[in-house]
Amino acid sequence: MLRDQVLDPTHEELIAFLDEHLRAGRALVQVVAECEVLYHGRAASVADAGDYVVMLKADGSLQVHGYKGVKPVNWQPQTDDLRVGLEDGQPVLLAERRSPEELVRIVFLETALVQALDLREHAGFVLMGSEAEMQRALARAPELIEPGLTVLDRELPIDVGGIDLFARDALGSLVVVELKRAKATQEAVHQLERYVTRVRELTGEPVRGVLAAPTITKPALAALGRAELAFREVTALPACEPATAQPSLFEPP
Amino acid sequence: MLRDQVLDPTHEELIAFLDEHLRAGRALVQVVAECEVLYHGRAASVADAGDYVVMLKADGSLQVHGYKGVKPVNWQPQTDDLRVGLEDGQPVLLAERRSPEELVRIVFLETALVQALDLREHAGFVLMGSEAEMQRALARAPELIEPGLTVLDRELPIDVGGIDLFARDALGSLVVVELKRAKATQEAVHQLERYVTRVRELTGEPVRGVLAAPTITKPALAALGRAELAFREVTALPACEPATAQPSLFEPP
DNA sequence: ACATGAATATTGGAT
DNA sequence: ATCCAATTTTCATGT
Repeated sequence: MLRDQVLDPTHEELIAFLDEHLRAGRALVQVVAECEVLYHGRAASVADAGDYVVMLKADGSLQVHGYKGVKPVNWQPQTDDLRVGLEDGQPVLLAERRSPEELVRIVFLETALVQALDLREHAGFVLMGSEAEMQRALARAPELIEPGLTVLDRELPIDVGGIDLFARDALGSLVVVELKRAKATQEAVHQLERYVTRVRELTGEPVRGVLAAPTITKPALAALGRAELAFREVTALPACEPATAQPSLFEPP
Repeated sequence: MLRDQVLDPTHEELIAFLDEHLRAGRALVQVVAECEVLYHGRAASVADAGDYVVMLKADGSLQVHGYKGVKPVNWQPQTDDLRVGLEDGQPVLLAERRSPEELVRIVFLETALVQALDLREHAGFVLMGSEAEMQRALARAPELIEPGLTVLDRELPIDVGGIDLFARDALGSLVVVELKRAKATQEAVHQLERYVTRVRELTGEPVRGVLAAPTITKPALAALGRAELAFREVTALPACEPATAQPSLFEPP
């Protein structure tokens, strides 16, 4: 998996290494170095000299990680052009992207480590508890929202946006359901309000609005009341014990 | 900067390494290995055996990177508890977080590399072109939005959200300005609509709404017209040549 | 290519 | 702790 590595490379070694393994493609290249990072594109930023981990993946994505946080200090989701060169005797990496026009420029002041890794592509990733899954589940079992509900449509696009679930209740009234997989905020309430108002205008029928989410913020609940809309508690993930509940097999050293 | 590294560690060596360098704190630890990753918390996910780079930062954040993309396959912004142990003879890392209750579980099947890095904290990061900066600039020079405009408030919180810029125009009418640092979408139009409607209710005065952004999508412009709101072109970053315009110093090898 | 909206969003700021 | 809104959001998806 480790294809190649150089510790404390000289400027020339670093450039040669990057040149070889970036050109080859296929490899994930990491540089651990003191460097300066400059970004210019959708915004602009400058990072003074500091220690960073630069990660270049085979798909052309680039990220510069500092000592904290999940989010990189600088990044580029895609690069169309990667160049390595010398500037004032310092190795410089230019990562360019067209559309949008963006540039990340990294000057390596002192490099501790450069390595090329072979990460085979992997498959088999499953995510549970997305809003999409929640929507499917509720479309199949609308009684979880309220008894007697009949789902007419999912992801129904109208001019002011898309309605998550469009339904008719036991008494024949139209119902607009807005789903949130996490805590619902005021924004969700306003979204629902907009749909309900528009559907009333379009159909001339009485329309009820339901916000379905696991929880709701206090201000959002207040706004919901004012707008005469309803909240319904619905969880994205069925409650169950997390994987930690298998202590028998786990032995700390 | 490279504190310690072991290539092709045995299970025992890996556990000992993690135990030492995670306990010590301060270090950024990376494991390159074939592993299985399991997540359970706000959602749930399973990643089958595959090659990944696991990054554990000193602040307790964890991320698992695959062969592509800026976004990790699995992550945890914060961990309150990190444990390493053996399960069925396999090294396992448990990263737990309270509030929200979350768990990432990584089983290392075959480890190619484990390393501990010393990344000194860095200062000196400057970002230009944020919405906050745009707001400051426009508050100082409101004529960039329209002549005769007087800014009354910035980030004015009303019950349905925060108004970016609240102003009065040359004729004495109230103006609500919604700013976007990038292309404005329908969502921004709805936001503005919400504020304008609410301010009209609260004041009883006529209120104009202006969406200020560098560009706007076609559907958003249409929605803006229907709602009788205005668009004003304003750029977040002053136009200038990107750093690439210094070819004289750059010599590709 | 453009537009839309979700996300285990993350992160920072205000209350 | 809670809530809200920006983000170089990224990313998948539909048109």
